[in-house]
Amino acid sequence: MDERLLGPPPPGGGRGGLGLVGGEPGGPGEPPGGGDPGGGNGGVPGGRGKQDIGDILQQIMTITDQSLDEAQAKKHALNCHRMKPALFSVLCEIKEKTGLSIRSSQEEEPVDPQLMRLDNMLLAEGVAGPEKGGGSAAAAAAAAASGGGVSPDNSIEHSDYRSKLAQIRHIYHSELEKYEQACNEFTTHVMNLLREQSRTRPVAPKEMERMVSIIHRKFSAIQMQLKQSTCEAVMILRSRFLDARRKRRNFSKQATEVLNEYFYSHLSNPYPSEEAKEELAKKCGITVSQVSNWFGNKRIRYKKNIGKFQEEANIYAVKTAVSVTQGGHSRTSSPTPPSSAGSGGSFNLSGSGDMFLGMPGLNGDSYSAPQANGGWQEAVTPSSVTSPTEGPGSVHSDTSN
DNA sequence: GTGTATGATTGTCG
DNA sequence: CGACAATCATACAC
Repeated sequence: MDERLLGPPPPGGGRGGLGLVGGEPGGPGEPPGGGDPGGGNGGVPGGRGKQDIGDILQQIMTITDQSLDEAQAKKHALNCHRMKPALFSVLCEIKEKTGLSIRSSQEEEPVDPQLMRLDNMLLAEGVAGPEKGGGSAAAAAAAAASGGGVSPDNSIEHSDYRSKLAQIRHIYHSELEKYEQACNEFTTHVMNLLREQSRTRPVAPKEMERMVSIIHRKFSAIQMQLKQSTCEAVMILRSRFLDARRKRRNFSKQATEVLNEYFYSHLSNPYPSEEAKEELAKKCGITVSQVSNWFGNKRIRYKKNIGKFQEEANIYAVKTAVSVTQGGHSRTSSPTPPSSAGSGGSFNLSGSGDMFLGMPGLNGDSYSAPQANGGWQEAVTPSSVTSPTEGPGSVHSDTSN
């Protein structure tokens, strides 16, 4: 028991002192065999001792109601009181009895899974942990995850994102530091308090440890709140800055041009192969999945309203014709195209033409959607679109780029 | 402010 | 897994 106690051991030895009161007849809560067996008639006459203890207890009970100076004086008086060792022993005794319950109520502090999740997320987002370019890695990862953004213009958004993230990071760290400092200060304060109190009452080291761990737990609960709100902030930031759906940008005119050229020149089978998609993606400065999206949207919207796209189809058909013509072939049809974007000229893809209606096996140009293909041809009969003929040239010719 | 265009997402199907 | 169809959410033109 004694090793649990801190502070000055009662002069004269714990047990010796205890004997003074332990022998009090009818003393409630006396531990079986705890007191000095022969202490019943100790040196102090029963009545006098009783009153002394009563006085001391009374003083202790009222000490919190008094002013600081008054209390200080009382405390000093108590410390010097001749009965103090005895009182201390009694307290030790009581403490030992209640110690068990204290011991059982503490311990085991499993790592909170939620806290771990928060920590991991903050780490992944580049908010916690070592600075890695203000979380640019996270931004890039997020951008990649959202399937978007090779386009040059979102680098601006990313820098904006990064600066906002850095802001969050900064706030997070400064708050964290504040909490830690407050925690340390508070812990020190409580420890001092306990040390001070250990002069008048038994305070076990374990008890102090327990107090410290309680304080830490409380503060870590606060920290968890901070982490949680930081996570929320990051999520909001992310959804605002990196959700491609929110920040939709139309493709550049040239990119649309390229895609349309391919689409209309393969109108009978507008299903670019994987290689073709990559090629188109490269040409347009977009991702392959964006190319897929574009073709998906285009096919559906074309099929839904062919009439509306007729003009566009003609334009691109002519464009393709022109580009083929430049290659040496001559072909006349429909009104002259705006030709504003002669870009097609340098673009091999455009030369492929749409001639493999019904003979898919012949060229390398994919037949990637067998299920949709039949439906596509039945539903879509490009009436006025004049395919500029020629060559199963197709996409693959350009893969060297 | 409104209507349309358009890129992206979601759910379903084969 | 790719295509389709419906839908969402934003960009853009008026």
